[in-house]
Amino acid sequence: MKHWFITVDGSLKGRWKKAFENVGSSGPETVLQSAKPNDLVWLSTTVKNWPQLVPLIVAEGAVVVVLSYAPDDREALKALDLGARGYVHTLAAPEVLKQVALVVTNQGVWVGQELLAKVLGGSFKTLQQRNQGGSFQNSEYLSLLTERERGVALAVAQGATNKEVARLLDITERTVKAHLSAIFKKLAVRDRLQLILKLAPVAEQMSS
Amino acid sequence: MKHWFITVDGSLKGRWKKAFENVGSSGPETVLQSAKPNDLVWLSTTVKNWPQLVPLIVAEGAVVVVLSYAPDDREALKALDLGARGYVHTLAAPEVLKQVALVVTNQGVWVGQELLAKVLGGSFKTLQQRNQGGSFQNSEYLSLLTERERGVALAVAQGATNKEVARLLDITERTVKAHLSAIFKKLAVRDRLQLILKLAPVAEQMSS
DNA sequence: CATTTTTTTGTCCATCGGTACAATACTTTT
DNA sequence: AAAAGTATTGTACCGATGGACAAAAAAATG
Repeated sequence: MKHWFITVDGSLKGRWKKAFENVGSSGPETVLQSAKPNDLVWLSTTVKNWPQLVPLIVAEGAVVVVLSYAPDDREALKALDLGARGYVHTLAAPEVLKQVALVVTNQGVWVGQELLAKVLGGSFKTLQQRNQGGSFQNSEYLSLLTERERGVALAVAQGATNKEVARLLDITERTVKAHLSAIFKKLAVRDRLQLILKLAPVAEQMSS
Repeated sequence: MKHWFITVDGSLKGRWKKAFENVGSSGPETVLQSAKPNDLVWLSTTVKNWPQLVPLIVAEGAVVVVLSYAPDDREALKALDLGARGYVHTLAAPEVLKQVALVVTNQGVWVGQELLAKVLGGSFKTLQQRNQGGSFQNSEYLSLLTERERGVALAVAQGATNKEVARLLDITERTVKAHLSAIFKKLAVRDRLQLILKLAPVAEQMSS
């Protein structure tokens, strides 16, 4: 596994050499071509088009951690949403960087503790309120379905594939299709896309 | 370091033995007495009083990961809020379990990327709405796209098929696919289903 | 116990969706 | 003028999707 380092300020490379062995610093183009799956790419927000770069690098199979001199909630969210697995201060200590690398290369997600604490402290209530708020407009649709069908419908409304639903409910893919056919008929929709749109508000509340 | 495993369904123990060496399955009381600092306790939500157990186990110095058959935002936040360091599907593959263990025992938090992004987005939206007008969150996604891509994305967000989009924009189906591939890459989604979910609020605004 | 509903699974097949290779023409930027 | 980005279309391939026939076991209802 190799570390890549994209920034406009080469002076930072020294910090990374202290923390890691295989450090390859260079421009975005080089990294995009050279980065292999499971490599770790550290991308600075001082690079102007970093939002475009993240999905591209992720598409190569590499893991992306976004670096910022001025950590910001909005920016962190954006980074994670685009596929980054971490968001950390550019000048974080080498020990921290090692920790981040360990976590993100193992499918984990790294965000600052302040952000996490803020989220845990603040959003729990708002999520709950949301869930109680509007979950009745669509219950009329869901009430048309059987217990099992409801489970399938909600899973599909999250964007899950038949295979994923099958794994989740521990049934065969064929059975998922059977339930789906029944659901389509009952709710008078032609496919899973229309189903999502019909249940969209519900899906937004649940999500997983 | 030892793994502890609390559930009401003993049939799952086999899964854990595949993933880990030192597995100690048993009742809550035994674990509470036997668990040592830095041990890892896997706690299933099928245990009726799991919310009460989490703080108690954490107080012993052990790391807690909560297992759920039906992952859910509220439940995940509740678990983390009570002191759990991870929240994962009960039937996750052994490799995943190993990674979860690695992350949480290294001061990391495991919640899954999509969930985290969604949670952050949820709390963030409410914070932002005070300062700014409405949902610029999605126009921000759309601003990453070109003019033509935006048109395709919005059409697909209505649930249109490729053929329908082609008719609508008077281009071939092949071209629609080309634009879609670009869209998927830029917005870091795997297919049109996830795209719909990402642009759902926008679609809602348009149809209303 | 008989009937109905629900849940489950099977094979076959046509269509859709998405990617992997392309290539060409037009526009914008440098 | 050269380079880069955008829009367009082509063929081929493969996995996902949904319907058309099924059938059978389990659960609920009478």
